[in-house]
Amino acid sequence: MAQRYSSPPDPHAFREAVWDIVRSIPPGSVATYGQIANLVKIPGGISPQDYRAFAPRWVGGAMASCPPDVPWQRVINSQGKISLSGMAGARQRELLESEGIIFDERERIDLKQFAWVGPG
DNA sequence: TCCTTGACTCAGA
DNA sequence: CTCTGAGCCAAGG
Repeated sequence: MAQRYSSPPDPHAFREAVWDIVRSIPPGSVATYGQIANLVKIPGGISPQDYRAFAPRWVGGAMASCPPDVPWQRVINSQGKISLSGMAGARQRELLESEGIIFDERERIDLKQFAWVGPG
């Protein structure tokens, strides 16, 4: 639902940065919330430690409401699994499979094989 | 007003 | 590999 946890110093800028990174994930690859968070520049006024603890959830919050041109389906959790439930989760799996992503019998993606290597 | 519930990750066992 | 609990905060019942 509308859980915001603690918000980043500049929520707007943070979301923009997150969307920008997600847009650069190529089809057939996936990235974790933590990976995205790690690519966003740490906002001023927050310790790297706190950032690491909460940024992944901020990323989730950013994904909860993103522009139509953002491939939100390519963002999953650190376990290689979809964090959505119900129809949204089924939808995400459909989209990923249509890109060639393979799911485990445990509904899990092999990150060794499909994880995005980053912008570089 | 209290309790539950989240687009999360990490360290332990 | 799987299962717990901690860290944090806000909306809804």
